[in-house]
Amino acid sequence: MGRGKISIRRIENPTSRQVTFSKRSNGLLKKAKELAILCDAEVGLVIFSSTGRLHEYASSSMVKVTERYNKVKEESRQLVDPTADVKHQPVKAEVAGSSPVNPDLGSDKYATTRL
Amino acid sequence: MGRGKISIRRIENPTSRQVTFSKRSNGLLKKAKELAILCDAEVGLVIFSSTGRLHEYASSSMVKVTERYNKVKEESRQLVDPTADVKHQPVKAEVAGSSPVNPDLGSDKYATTRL
DNA sequence: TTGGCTATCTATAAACG
DNA sequence: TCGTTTATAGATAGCCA
Repeated sequence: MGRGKISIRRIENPTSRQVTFSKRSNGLLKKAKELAILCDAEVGLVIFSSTGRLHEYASSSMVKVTERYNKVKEESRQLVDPTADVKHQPVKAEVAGSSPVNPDLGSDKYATTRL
Repeated sequence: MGRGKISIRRIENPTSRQVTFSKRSNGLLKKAKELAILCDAEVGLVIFSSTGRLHEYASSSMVKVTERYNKVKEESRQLVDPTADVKHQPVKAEVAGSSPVNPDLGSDKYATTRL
């Protein structure tokens, strides 16, 4: 999205990398907020720049997101073969009561195969 | 970015919300990966859909990101007035050795005022 | 640097099949 | 009820003040 196309590989020039980080970091934070609002999702985003600076966003709070994350991970581990490790695939996460508000959630309308 | 402009507010129609979630969620994950690669940043992203599904991305691992996050948060709490609570502002985070590789990091080239 | 300013490239809202 | 296909809105790479 700019004057020229770029390939996704580490930007070697430190100055350019810093500038790009600043721009994209803000863009990512903005998109995270939009997703949370538009889709009523709980989102947690943590970014450390290569210089060590921290940027963050959490629709609720980072602590809540982390706790919910850990809870879901724990549960999913019990559902699959204990010897198999959980990877990047989206996993089921119907943690009753852990999300503040969830209108029209009971109906399982768009249920695809869970797990 | 579509046929029509939309305002950032909760999408009431469950089906539309689900569709938008799917698209934007993927977009956000992709952007998170790009930022991590392009800018050599450490990124952690957790998304729970309104139906409770978990999507995630971590450039290193979610555990590492969380640990680093907590460490930085702890440190920043000691630097500011203990009675003041840390909010959303980016904070300093020069945690030596917590990131696997960080070439040309020692030089404090783009250091703006830290904290 | 440190931010703005477009020209372009992407993401995606609606429309289709 | 979907996955695909466009037409646009939005993000941003390269510049320049």
